[in-house]
Amino acid sequence: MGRKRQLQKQEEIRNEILEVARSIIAKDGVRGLSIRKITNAMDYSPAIIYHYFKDKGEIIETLVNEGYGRILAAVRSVKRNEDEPDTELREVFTNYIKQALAIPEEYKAMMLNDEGAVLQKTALLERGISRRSPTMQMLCDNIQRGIDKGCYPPCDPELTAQIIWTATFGLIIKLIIEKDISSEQVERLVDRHFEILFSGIKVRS
Amino acid sequence: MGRKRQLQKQEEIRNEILEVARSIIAKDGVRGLSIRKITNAMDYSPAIIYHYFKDKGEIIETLVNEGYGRILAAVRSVKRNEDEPDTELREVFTNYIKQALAIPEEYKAMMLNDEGAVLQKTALLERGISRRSPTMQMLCDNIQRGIDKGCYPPCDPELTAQIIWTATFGLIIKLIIEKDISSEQVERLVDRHFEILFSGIKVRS
DNA sequence: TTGTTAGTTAAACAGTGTTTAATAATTTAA
DNA sequence: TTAAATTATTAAACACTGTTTAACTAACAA
Repeated sequence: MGRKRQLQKQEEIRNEILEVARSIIAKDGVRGLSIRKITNAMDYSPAIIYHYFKDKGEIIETLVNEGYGRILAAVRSVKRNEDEPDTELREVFTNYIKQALAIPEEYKAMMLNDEGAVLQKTALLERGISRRSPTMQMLCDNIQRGIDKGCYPPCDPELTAQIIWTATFGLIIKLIIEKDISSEQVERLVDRHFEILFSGIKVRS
Repeated sequence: MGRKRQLQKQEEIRNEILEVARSIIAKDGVRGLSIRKITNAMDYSPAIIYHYFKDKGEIIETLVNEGYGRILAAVRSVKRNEDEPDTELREVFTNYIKQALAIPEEYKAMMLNDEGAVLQKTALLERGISRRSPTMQMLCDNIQRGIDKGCYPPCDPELTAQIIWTATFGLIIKLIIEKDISSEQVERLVDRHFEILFSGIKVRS
């Protein structure tokens, strides 16, 4: 077996670990993930993990970053709407919610430090503490365009973006935690959520 | 030692356990709470816990219920304002935020099932699954009064209450998790939060 | 004093993440 | 092909977790 084959095999096992971890998280949540659950499912010894990952946290971190990527891709897939930045903004958040609800356990881990407060901090530090996240940057740009186009009255775009974001975040977490909500009720909640928020930012105070 | 003294002594130890647990949670969060941490601080053996509580979950549940009580008291302390139900509503949420930020770790545990998804469900089941919580009942009544007084256009009070609540919940969790925010920034966020939400629900669509 | 009860604990069990040292497998070098 | 070196894998242990069992001690009542 040559060098390349070897590295490929390594990658395969690493990916298998991640795949098994993903399925466990989907079933039992991030809290339900354990090294031994992973290795039992793979017919390996627990110690094998530490050949492919620094520790359990690195596995979770990898999946969390995957989640960030998915959500970023979802919001970036919204095509620019020069004439109606407010419509665009709503589409961005609609996609955001949709994607978050598609990976509920990962989303919780991403946002709530579900396994230790380390993750988010290190992630932030790596990107430079107080720099805006790509998603937040998008939102701010969009809101600024909305102001320029006269969709909203003048305001601090970052402050407004943060409020819409935290509000939407709250709704999503509620929808995830309260599992037994009908899809009709979800739609009602999301609609009213946007109705209130978008009316709110359009009011001239 | 008489019977009453004996029961009193029992209560004292129970309360000491809770007190120690509270201080550990304040420092290390609900996740950082462990039976052995409690009993070491009290110079007892770990097994003692199970004479005063069914299990660790019951300790957390007790503190979580305490948190519910505090928050309910805080929102109930707002005096009824017949003429301006919207001002009253804002005061209710202001108090809610203030109290939640006073017990951040407990609030997280209350809302996010920080230690197993059991807590919230059993708590809900005990009160009858789909009955409104006391706080939610307050909000709905208030909003209905606001509609009657002409503060807001007609709407589903429960739906609107849920949206304001989830939005505020999202803001609070963000404020708790991102520990290093100045109090000025907190104030700015809370102000803009209410500005958007209250403008939003007053808009006639 | 005896018997009963309540309070308390040592020890163990099953589970967690992780490390160490030894072993098995495989690739490289001679 | 054989020997050396590297890599992959694991068994076993450590230090934690929550919890249970059986034993023990202390205090009370008869």
